[in-house]
Amino acid sequence: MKLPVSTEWLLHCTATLAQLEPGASASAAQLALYYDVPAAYLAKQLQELVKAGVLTATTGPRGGFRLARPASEITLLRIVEAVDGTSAPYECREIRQQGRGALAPEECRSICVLAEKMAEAHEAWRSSLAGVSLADVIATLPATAPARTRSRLASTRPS
Amino acid sequence: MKLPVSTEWLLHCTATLAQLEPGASASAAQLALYYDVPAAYLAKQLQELVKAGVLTATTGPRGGFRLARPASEITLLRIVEAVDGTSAPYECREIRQQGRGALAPEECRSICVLAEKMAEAHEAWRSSLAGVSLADVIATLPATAPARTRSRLASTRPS
DNA sequence: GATAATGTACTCGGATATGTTGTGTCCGAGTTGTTCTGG
DNA sequence: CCAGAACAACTCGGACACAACATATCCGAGTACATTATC
Repeated sequence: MKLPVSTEWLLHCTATLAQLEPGASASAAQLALYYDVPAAYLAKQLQELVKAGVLTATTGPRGGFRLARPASEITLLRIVEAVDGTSAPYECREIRQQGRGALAPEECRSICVLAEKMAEAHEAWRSSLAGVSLADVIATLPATAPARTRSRLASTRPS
Repeated sequence: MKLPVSTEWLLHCTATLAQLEPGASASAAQLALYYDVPAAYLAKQLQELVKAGVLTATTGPRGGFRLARPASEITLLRIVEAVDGTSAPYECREIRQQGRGALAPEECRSICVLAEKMAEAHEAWRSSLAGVSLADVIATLPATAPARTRSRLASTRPS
C-alpha cells in the first residue's frame, strides 16, 4: 500500500496555490521550479486535479492553474483521491465463495466480516483526511508565509 | 494506494487457522485448495506471516502452519502489515526544502503540516484495524462454522 | 514380538521469470499578449 | 495618433518509453511417519 510520490507534490502545490491572490494563477513550469520536481510529470498530475474539479486551468501566456473553489472547501481527501483514485485499497473478491470451502450464496447475503472491517478502516482514513481543508493548513503557517510564497513563486515566471 | 491481492487470502487463511483445534495445523497446499488460489504464491506469503511472528511453521508430513499466538492477540493490523509492510503509504520527502521555494532548515524543525495530517490519517487506519482481533472475527460466525471449516479443510489433505 | 535402520512422501524455504502500474518524457493544439503596419 | 492584423511565446493536453513492484512459478533442503529387516 503506497501512495504515488506525486501525492506530496500536489498537496504542496495546492497549498501554494491557496496562498495566491484571488484570480492569480501559476503554471506547471513555475510550480516545478518552485519544488524542483519534473515539470512534465507534475503537469500530468495537475491535469488530474482539473478533471476532479479541484483546480481550473487556463492556457496561453499568464495562464496556469488556480483553485476551482475556496480553500476552505477543498479537503485533503479530495486532493489525494484525485491523484490516486477513489478505489479502496482492499478489494474483496469473495474468495469465501471459491474452492473447497465455498460457502452457499445464501450465506453470503451479508458482507464478509473481514471486508467490512477493512472498509471501516478505510473510512476512518477518509474521515481523517476529509476533516482537514487547505484553509486549515494555511492557517497553521506564519502570517508572513503567503507573501513570501507569492514573491518566490513570481521569481520562477519566465521572461 | 492498493493492497496486494494476497492480503485477502491471508486474512481468510488466518481466520481459518483460528478455527482449528489447538495444536492442529494446515499446509499451504490445503489452504490453497480451500480457497482456490495459487499454492506456491500463497506459501510465499504465509512465510511472511511466519517472519512476522503471526504463524509458526512445521515441516514434514502432517506439518503446516498454525497460529503463533491466541487468536485474541492477533489483530488484523498485524496480518496486514506482515503482508504489505509497516511503512506508511505517504512518505514525506521534504520537498519544502527543495527548489526556489526552499525553506530554511531552522523553519523545518517541526514536521510538515501536510505530512502530519497524512500521518494522522494513517494512524486512524491503523487504530481501526488494531481494534479487531481474529477472535472478534470468529465470534461473528455461526456457532456451526468452525466444525464445518475443519471438516472441509480436512478433505483437502492428501492421501 | 520388539527394535532399529531405511526409505518415502510430504512439508517449508528461497531463488527465478512475467505482467501491470507508477514514473518520466516528449511533442502538438490552442490562446493570449505583443508588435508591426497601414490609415 | 489609432486600429487592425499578423506574429510569437507561452500555456495546457494527450500520446509515447522506462522502471519498479506485485504476481506467479519452480526446484531444493529438511523432517516425520511408515515400512521393513533383523535380533
